[in-house]
Amino acid sequence: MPSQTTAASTAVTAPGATAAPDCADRAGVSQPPEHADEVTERTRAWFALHRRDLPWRDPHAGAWAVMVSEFMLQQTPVARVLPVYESWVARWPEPSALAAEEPGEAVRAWGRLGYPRRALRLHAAATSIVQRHGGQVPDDYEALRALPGVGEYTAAAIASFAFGRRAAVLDTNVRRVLARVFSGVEFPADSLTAAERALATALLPSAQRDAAAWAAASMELGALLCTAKTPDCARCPITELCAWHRLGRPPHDGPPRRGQIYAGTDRQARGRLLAVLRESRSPVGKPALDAVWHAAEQRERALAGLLADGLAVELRDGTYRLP
DNA sequence: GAGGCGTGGAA
DNA sequence: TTTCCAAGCCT
Repeated sequence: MPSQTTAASTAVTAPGATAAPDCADRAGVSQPPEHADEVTERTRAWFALHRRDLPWRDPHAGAWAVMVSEFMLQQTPVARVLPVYESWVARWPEPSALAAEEPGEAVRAWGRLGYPRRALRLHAAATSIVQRHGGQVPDDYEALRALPGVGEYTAAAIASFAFGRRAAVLDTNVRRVLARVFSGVEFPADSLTAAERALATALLPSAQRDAAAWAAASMELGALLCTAKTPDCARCPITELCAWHRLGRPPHDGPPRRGQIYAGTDRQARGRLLAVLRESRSPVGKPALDAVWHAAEQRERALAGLLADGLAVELRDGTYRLP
């Protein structure tokens, strides 16, 4: 997102608003903004009619399946996640099955989803679940948050989607929706602010069931209609309640976000090297790695990075393989 | 808190 | 073709 320091800070937050439980005593309790109930109710009604039938939303999918999907969906589009998700949960239907494998198997099964450290973290999380939670995905936010690879968003998402808990689920979609509806700006700030947490908490319906439905619905609204580039306001259930729409959809006015380059970067080099390891069942020699990236200095830096991250290991004979 | 970390589809 | 980016996390 482009930087926008005032994005959600202008949100309707009552005196001493906030949300995060850990600072509630300092900031007080926020009141929901005008039309909060209408926003959440209309969005939930729309969701009931238009929700995508994704496999991890199957009531029988289970918490582990939800957790796997959330890891895979971090920065990766649904369409690319689907096939990998299916084979993953079929092969490892519960945390203990994955934990019993070498971490390299997780990296291999991750395929080309990108950010392969997520595969390593999911494996580590499964191991932790076996060791500390009896093999069952924990059902409370704090325990989830303590797992490797589970940050604020993912912990709230699992708590809400898998266990129906009342949690403020603030992903990039929800943040964009809230920025537009309540702050009248096109995009939220670069990073999650206290004001956004306060707003999201104030919006949370009091009934657990409604809160969980709102979490899923607001994400879906951002993913399907209130998109970053071409929002479909004509089909949006809350256009009349949307500050950004009312203002004529003013474009983001902050400094433009620097587009991330990829070609020629260390990231691409790492990707090339790891692909060689992933696709080989046996350890590979240095020449095989040298062959896929010409620039020697960068190649060595990338390899060192993979080793440091635990995505690759060097054997005594100087060959390399997945961990 | 800014920056690093993959990938491939869509506009 | 180039640009932009898609349900973040960690240091």
